[in-house]
Amino acid sequence: MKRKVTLKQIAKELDVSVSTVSKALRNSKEISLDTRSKVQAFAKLYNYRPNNIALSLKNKRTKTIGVIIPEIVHHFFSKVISGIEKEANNRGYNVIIGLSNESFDKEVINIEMLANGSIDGFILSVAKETLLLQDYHHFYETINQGMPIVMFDRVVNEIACDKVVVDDKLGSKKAVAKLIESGCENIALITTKDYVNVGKLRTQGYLEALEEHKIEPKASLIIKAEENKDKEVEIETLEKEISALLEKEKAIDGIFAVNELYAITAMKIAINKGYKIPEDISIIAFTDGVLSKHAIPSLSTISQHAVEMGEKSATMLIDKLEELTDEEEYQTQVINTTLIERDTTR
Amino acid sequence: MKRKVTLKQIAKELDVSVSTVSKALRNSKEISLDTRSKVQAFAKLYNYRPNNIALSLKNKRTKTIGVIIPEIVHHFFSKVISGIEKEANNRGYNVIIGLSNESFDKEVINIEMLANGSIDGFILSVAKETLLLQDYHHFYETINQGMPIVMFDRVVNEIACDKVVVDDKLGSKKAVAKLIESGCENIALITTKDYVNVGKLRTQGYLEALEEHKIEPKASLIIKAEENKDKEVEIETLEKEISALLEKEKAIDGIFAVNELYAITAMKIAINKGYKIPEDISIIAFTDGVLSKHAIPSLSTISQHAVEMGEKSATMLIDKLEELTDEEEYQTQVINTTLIERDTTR
DNA sequence: TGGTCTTACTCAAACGTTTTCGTGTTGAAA
DNA sequence: TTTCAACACGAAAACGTTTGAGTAAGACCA
Repeated sequence: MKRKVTLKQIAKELDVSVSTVSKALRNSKEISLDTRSKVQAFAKLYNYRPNNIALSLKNKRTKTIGVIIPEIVHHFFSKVISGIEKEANNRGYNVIIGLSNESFDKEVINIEMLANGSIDGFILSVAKETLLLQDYHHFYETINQGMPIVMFDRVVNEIACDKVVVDDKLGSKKAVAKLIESGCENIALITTKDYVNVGKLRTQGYLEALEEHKIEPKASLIIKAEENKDKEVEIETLEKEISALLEKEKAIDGIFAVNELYAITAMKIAINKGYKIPEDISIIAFTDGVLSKHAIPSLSTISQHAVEMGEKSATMLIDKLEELTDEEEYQTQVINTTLIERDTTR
Repeated sequence: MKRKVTLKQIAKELDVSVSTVSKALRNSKEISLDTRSKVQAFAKLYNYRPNNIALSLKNKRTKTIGVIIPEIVHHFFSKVISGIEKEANNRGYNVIIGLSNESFDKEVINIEMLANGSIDGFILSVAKETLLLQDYHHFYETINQGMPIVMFDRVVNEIACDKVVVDDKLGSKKAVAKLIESGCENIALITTKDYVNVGKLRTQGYLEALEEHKIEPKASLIIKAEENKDKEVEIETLEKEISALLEKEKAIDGIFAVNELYAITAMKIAINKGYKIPEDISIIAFTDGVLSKHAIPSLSTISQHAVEMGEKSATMLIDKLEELTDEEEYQTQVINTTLIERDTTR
């Protein structure tokens, strides 16, 4: 087992100084051609690679970015990561991942763990618990230490940093408009409680679309699902609510759900009750993932372009790190949504 | 903006030496109680945290592990990562991610990028292209430099390192046995070409199960799908093959597919052709993911316990790093599979 | 008074780099 | 012969930390 070779070892072996070796390897004209080629040959032979840690310490930059997300077993987040990774790699950066599991404490710990020199900046999506507690001290501290943050999707408006978001309201509006234009008149909405920001915005989009088409919104057509750590329980509860809704509101001919799973759940129940999709009821979901694509029938969705979000986030962060953008100037990039028409719409 | 405070700054401020500060913070009895409390108070006030990079350089360990996987937008891999992350975090390690995108070159680049001091060891699942080329020099070099590797799922047998695998053969056998025992007599197999190791093993399990139940395997019931970078194309081609198969082999009453997507595809076609699931045809898929769980009807699957794989991999790697296990001794852990019966089996 | 012990510190090296500033040796121009 | 630039290299500092060795001052004992 041959351990990694260092400048010092090469220097000793070739009977020159460390500085000479370093300069020779960087092809400095300070060093004679003769020595240069000797050193380079030796380095190649022993497969010399500069030690990243030493470089990081010297340069005060790690060329690594930290990503903190609520969960990774999640189509949207893993797509965002793949976008981040792609852009980061292109620009010579590594990506280090921390999972908050939607927990405030884990988010804080992860940030503190990484903020002590391990990384140059953060890309993150805020945990639900943090949004609920509204305790953002860890973000402020990080930014105060001069470490840039880019927030994506779940952002905190009051924090001064770069942000990448999707236009949730407009996306929902597009979806509901599509339903209306294809003939739906009684459109149910399956959303989350209002404290989840994206749920709230998507609900607003729904309402605006109705308004623009002169349709009176009916509170009885709206289900606000209670989120639960235990997804099984959450979905079971929701199933009962949807079932009751379909029993009571026979006129429903369209459903807009704020995520795939809610949409699939609704579709399952509707099919069980004998409705034909999309003839009797059309369905659109926010968030495009594997579930929608491969459901039977396949779900029409609003795509959030997660990969693009990741790429944009990485671009913004790295631009800031490399001082290509003004340090004190923060932007919010809005990523477009796209309606993907599949088999649950007419 | 107050930058991170260092030992040197504290020392200067308090007019003592750097070593005194360092020792005071670690509560060394070498330092007077008086000085200790003064230093500690100051450090707390200025929120001093030791610089990880400097520590890494000094200690020659980064407390970070590198994970290289073929893709991240993939239920199985993201679950494994969540397992790795959980265990790693519990033991004070960070996780840095590299994606190979199934490409040999990207795998090599990622490994080289991380092997130069950024991490203490690797957990990885080999890219398909690497398996095809059978070029493993990058693994050998890494191991040779004294950096431990744990391979999971897609492993290379000839390389001496720790491994974590699922018993693909046994898992398939369980699935096919279940189909036979519930009355299926003509079971189709949808698998991949043999060069994909897991595809091959799962095919073997299918054959063994048939043999043990005295059923003559028929080559005409087996589809070996050609993998394609473009999943759309791959699935379209497969659809045609499955369609043709169902037309030709009317007796088929069971289908075993080596992954979710193949199973879902087969189910879609069967339903379209008017078969009732599971009454006319039972279906089981290898790999348990969201698709299976939320398909309509929900798919019976063989679960691979991905989170457990991740945890085990991390445990093995960290144990080796912390010299809790013999450096020269390598184990292969086999993770059990479980049959999850849902609505596509009787 | 001289010696030893304890206390409470400081020094310096080390981890692996890069880079600035010196410095000794040539060779050539004046 | 002197002067000076060019050349080729080395020494040392710096990044932030830890730690063994060294040291000054005072206390204690004989």
